[in-house]
Amino acid sequence: MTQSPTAADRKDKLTRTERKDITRNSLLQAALALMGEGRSFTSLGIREIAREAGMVPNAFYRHFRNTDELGLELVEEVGVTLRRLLREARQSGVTEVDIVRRSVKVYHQYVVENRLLFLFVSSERSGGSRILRLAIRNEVSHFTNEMAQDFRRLGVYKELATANLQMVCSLIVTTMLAAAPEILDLPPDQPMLEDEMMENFVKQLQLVLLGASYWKDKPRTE
Amino acid sequence: MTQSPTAADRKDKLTRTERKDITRNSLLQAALALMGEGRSFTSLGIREIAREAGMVPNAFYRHFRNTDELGLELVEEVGVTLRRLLREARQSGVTEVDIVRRSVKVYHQYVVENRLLFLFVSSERSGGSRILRLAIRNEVSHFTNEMAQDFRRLGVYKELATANLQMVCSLIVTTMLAAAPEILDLPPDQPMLEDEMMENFVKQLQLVLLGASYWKDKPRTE
DNA sequence: CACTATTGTGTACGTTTGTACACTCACAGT
DNA sequence: ACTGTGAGTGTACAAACGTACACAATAGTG
Repeated sequence: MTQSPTAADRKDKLTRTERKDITRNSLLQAALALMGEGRSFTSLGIREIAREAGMVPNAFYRHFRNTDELGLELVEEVGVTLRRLLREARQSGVTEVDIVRRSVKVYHQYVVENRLLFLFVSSERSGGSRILRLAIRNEVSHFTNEMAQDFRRLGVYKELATANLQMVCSLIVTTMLAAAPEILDLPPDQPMLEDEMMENFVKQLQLVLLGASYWKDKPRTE
Repeated sequence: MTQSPTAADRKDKLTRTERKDITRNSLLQAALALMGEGRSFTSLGIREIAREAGMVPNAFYRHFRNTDELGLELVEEVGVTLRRLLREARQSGVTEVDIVRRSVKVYHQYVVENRLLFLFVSSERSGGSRILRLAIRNEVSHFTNEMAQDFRRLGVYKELATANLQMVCSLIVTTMLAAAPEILDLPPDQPMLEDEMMENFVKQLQLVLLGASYWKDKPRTE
């Protein structure tokens, strides 16, 4: 079947699909790089991206039908990665404060290490293309659900009705997403400002959780 | 000096600056209208806006140097109005729950009545133009400060250190801003969904305030 | 080994864009 | 009443855009 040409056999000779993946990735990276220079994704053109990737405009079509399709791939990547990372962070936490600190750390690290990716998501979340907006909202919703599910699994906030647990998680996610642009816009050589900002971020999350722990579902309206 | 031609004298004959203001406004409205059709502000062109406003491309330059300058005017308008409205809402509240309900109502009303304006702000807050992004962030910060100031004036959360009060207000503003896109994307003929969403929104704010009321500043680190 | 499918190139065309320049015309201050 | 200023028009042009089409090179398949 497809097992025949092992990587050892054809050392530097790359297989066709590998080559395709490389150029495909270079297109994705090119788009991100352009956004890093202050451009908005919506304003990027096929020619521009292809040029940045060092290829002729038409080559773009071999990989994506249009720029939106490229954007969807970026959204998917960040969604999958981030969900995995934060689920892991929630796997083995002891106290809830512990989980918050760990999650914040992982999140912060991911954001700074993939700043261009996150810049893209932050920008397109309320940005130009309707398709991308919906895709991101979907990803966020998915993320929120997993968080609520983990809270249930960990047995915290047992007394909260499911709808209200969802409400709390949605607030947490909102807070996380709002923190991202502040993280990204920080001058990179100011560790004190960064610490201060992160401390603020942690405090906000703890405040939400504190509120959640005191929240009493009113059975009156149900 | 300039007092001579009263409005009574020249009934329908508009003065020069009035006419200018009208066309200027038609440009602003044209830009908003285009965004209402799904376009992103960054992708709008001078020609496009002028065409939508029913004028020749070059006339644009009589009012704005470029599209960013037009955007700044929109940002200013929404900032000024929204600050005024919510300060008023906080003027005569009795309990804090009262203030929250009143503020949410005023906010919601403003958002739906100026949907295009708010769509613009939501979209450009993390969007393309750096200049607009900074302007909006500035406006948000101004807004947050006024809220903290009002909380102090009302005498609620006295025990909170100023920095933490700021942190709480920032969280509230974040939550409000995050609610806007959900308000705007709602199908306009679903009053039940709208009520549900608004209730959720109010709950989130109350959760934050609940957390704030239980928050204990730790004197250890200060 | 010959054939085919697919990746990437080159050229080309019709649109749209930002902006420059020279105009017209009406209002405003002298 | 005269004149200058400024809002809006018309024309023009170089640049960039999306995309169509034909072609070149080469990896995978029979």
